[in-house]
Amino acid sequence: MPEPVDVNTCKSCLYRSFLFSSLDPHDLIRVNLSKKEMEYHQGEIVVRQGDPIREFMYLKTGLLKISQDIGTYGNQIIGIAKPLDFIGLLSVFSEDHYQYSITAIEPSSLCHIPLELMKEIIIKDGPFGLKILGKMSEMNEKVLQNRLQINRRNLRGRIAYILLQFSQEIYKNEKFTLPVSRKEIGELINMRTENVIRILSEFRKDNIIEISGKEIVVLDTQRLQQISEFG
Amino acid sequence: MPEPVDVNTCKSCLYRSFLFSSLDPHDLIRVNLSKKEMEYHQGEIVVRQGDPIREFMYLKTGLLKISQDIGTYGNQIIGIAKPLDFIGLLSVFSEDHYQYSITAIEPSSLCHIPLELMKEIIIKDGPFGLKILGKMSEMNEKVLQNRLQINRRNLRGRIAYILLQFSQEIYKNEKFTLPVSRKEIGELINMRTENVIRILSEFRKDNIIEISGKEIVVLDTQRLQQISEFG
DNA sequence: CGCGGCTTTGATGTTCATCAAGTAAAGTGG
DNA sequence: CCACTTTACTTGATGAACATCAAAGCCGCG
Repeated sequence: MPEPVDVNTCKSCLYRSFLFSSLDPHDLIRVNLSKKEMEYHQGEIVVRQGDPIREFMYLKTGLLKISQDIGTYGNQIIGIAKPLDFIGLLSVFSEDHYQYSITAIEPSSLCHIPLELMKEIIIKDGPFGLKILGKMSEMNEKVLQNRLQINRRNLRGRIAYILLQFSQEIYKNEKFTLPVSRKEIGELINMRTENVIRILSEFRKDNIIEISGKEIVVLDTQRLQQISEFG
Repeated sequence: MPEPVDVNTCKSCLYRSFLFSSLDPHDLIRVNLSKKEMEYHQGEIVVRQGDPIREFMYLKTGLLKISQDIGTYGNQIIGIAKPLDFIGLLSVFSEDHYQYSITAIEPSSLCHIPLELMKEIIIKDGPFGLKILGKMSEMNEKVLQNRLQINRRNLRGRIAYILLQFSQEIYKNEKFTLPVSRKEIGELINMRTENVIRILSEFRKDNIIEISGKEIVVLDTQRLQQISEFG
């Protein structure tokens, strides 16, 4: 079960996010009063595909996976969200039920704000609405480009691409622990688990990476970039 | 060259779009005064990837293709936009240069509104901003889902899928004229031109469709749906 | 009328999914 | 805590799906 937390006022919480910076003090207080901050354990489900959307969410710390059940075809992972990624904006303003499931793949802390309050503030505070518009546009763009990037690569390129993403975008370190299984990597970059494993082993044999279970060390970033680019 | 048109006031123009319906009369007049309506011939480029974004655009009639140059790898067609698709919302609020090229693939009429004016109105008119937010969310969702749908199908499934899209979503008729070349279909659904042709011929031989150049008649919609679903 | 791009079909090879089978790791209940 | 079950991981072999290469006809356009 997710655990409610009650440590931060929005002052400090929102200080870190740059989203609410310009908000009218009165509105900030209202957000502060009605927000709920929750901690999720690794593996815990944050929202389930099909649930009604009642809140705007914002990832403070941790890592999430956004996925979609596609019946017989299994599970499609759309992407991985890190703090400041505004994954809560995905279809919040156009649907009334979640099109995606969201799962914590690392211990995560999320801030929940009633959607009605958000809408109210957007209506009242034009510049804030415009800011949300920008963030949303940005995030959607990023997700779409990510999918396009993945799909135009061959399997080796996809593995290289995703390893670079973990190393450079997410953990900012050549050494990191995979937050997902081999199977999930396959679901994320559209390939079979067996081939994920095969190509990872291949990279290991070629001294491009070191692997030990979920521990990865990128030894040759440049080579990875080359494979990501040219296959 | 695109030709400016000067026939409609926003009263009638915007009546058809449901976007501006709630706008303050004063703002409506301002939009009306500064909007430019332009006609594009088939094949004409509306915006070029890399151009600065200065306008919000809205397709009144016709058909557009949204594409992206990906260097050595050729050209990726992201999608096809029809009236009411709000393709103008793609990355308008997060980027200052177009990430995509937009080309008329049928004679098209577009309404151009200065982006600054749009932003100004969004800031002033909260409910309008919220409406834009909803439309944008909706459109992004649609584009993303479309890409995911395409990429999880095999080649036969992709052709079936895109034929159904033309027939049911775009032309609402079993008989239609392809607005794009075989090559472009390949760029749209991620496959080689040769295979586009091969599978179209296959469908013809199986009496699922009739083909004559760019003229297509869907003879067996149900079969197409089945192939789209199960490959 | 000739050039370049689009269309078409066939042949070939590569890439990848699938099947199979075994080991390791991680939960689960007694 | 240990037997048991399940899930994750790994490697190899095979075949299907798809890209690529090649060659020729077609069409539109300068």
